[in-house]
Amino acid sequence: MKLLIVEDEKILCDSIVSYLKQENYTCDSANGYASALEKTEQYDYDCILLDINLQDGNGMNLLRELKSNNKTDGVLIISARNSLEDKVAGLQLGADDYLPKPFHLSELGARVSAIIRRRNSAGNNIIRLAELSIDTQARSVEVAGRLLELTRKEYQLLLYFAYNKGRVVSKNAIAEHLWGDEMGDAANYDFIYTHIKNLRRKLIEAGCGDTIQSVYGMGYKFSIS
Amino acid sequence: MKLLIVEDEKILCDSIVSYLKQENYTCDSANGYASALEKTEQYDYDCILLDINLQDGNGMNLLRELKSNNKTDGVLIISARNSLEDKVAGLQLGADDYLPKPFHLSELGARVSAIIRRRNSAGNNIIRLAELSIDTQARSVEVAGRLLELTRKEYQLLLYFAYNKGRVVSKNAIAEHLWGDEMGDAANYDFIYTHIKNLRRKLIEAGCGDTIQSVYGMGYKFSIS
DNA sequence: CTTCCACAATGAGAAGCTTCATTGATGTTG
DNA sequence: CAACATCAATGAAGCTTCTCATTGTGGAAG
Repeated sequence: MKLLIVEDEKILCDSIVSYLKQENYTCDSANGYASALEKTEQYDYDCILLDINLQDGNGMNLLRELKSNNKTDGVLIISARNSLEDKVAGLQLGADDYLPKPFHLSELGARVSAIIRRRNSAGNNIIRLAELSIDTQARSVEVAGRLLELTRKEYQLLLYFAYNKGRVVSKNAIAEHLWGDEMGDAANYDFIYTHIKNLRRKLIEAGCGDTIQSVYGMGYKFSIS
Repeated sequence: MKLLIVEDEKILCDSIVSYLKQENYTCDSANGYASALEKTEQYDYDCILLDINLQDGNGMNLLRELKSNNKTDGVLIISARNSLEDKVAGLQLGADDYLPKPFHLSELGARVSAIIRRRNSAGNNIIRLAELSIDTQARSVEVAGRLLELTRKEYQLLLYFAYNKGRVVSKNAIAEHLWGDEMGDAANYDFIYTHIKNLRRKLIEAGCGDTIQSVYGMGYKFSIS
């Protein structure tokens, strides 16, 4: 999942990017009209987070540009609470949602995932990766047609890896995704090592081979052929 | 937390109400302008869910009425995707958020709780109920100044009870709140009995007395003096 | 009042999750 | 290339959560 964050307040931009990276998205950022336009011409994004009140005043133009070019990217407008007209105009131009400042990062994440979900509502609930198939309705996993029994955490972990196939995910990203805010503040997620170990063992026993690679200092990468 | 659902499609209205009740809200519903107006004059709501496209065409009038009367209720507009103008006008009239149809009930729930959170952002994180006090930051619980050690599930359960003090909550509502969609579909939540038992024991040992009452066929009610 | 049934409570034990101490691996510094 | 620091893997142990079988309880029906 690839996102573009268009926001000229650098501090805010960085904190959004770092949060969304944790949440497993791939993020590009742009600090104004010109660089944003360039990015959108170069890549397709699953969702663009657009601060409508850019310094250069061109946030709205960017949105107009995007929509008139038949871009399929989703758009989430971020707007200061007092700029009602811009917000409204943005929706009329075809943005998918808006989020008033100030907001919690977790809320931002929820909106982004809602936009993406709504756009992919062709909703397939079986994920197939080579001989591995995950039925997200039945919460069951099969390897080459044979049922693989996983505990809840193992299942969640595998699902997260599946969504992020081929991408390196950090230990923290995994932890935030599997435990959310259930844990106290003493966030020591070393027990992930144990879950990784167990999942690896089961996958290897099932004949998947070495699918979870460690990336020293970075996290883990799941890949399967 | 008290909500008003204004929606004239009976089936949709019922499913929203039943979902939100599960989510621990107290819900009133109204199927048109007149009954909604009456309700809002009678009660204060934490959030009003308003379908702007009512049969009688008065959804917008209702919103205007509310806002001009200095009502402090939050408003979430529910609108069909194609009625852009109404949606936009609604926001201009001071609604807090909108949600396009069709939507997932879980998303509706998220928006409602976001509105309520934003409005209560005076955010107090210590809940005091008689000699019991719950620090939601530190995730710690004290009874008459003495620390009470609870496991994660016990803590979550107590917190849920605390939010719903004096109200009967069903076993299913508890389950949905503590486990969300983590569980498979085979939703047999009998193990809640065990958690109830353990929490009861700890509360009694700590000197809180008999705070969790069973309500036969309904669920449980938490009360503390 | 007795019988019956569904709901609730309980204890014991299994399964799962987290902690801990130890060992091993990887990259960095001098 | 040693020595070191950091990160990762592992097995075992302890705690938490869940399951299961059994018992108890409240309400409805006869």
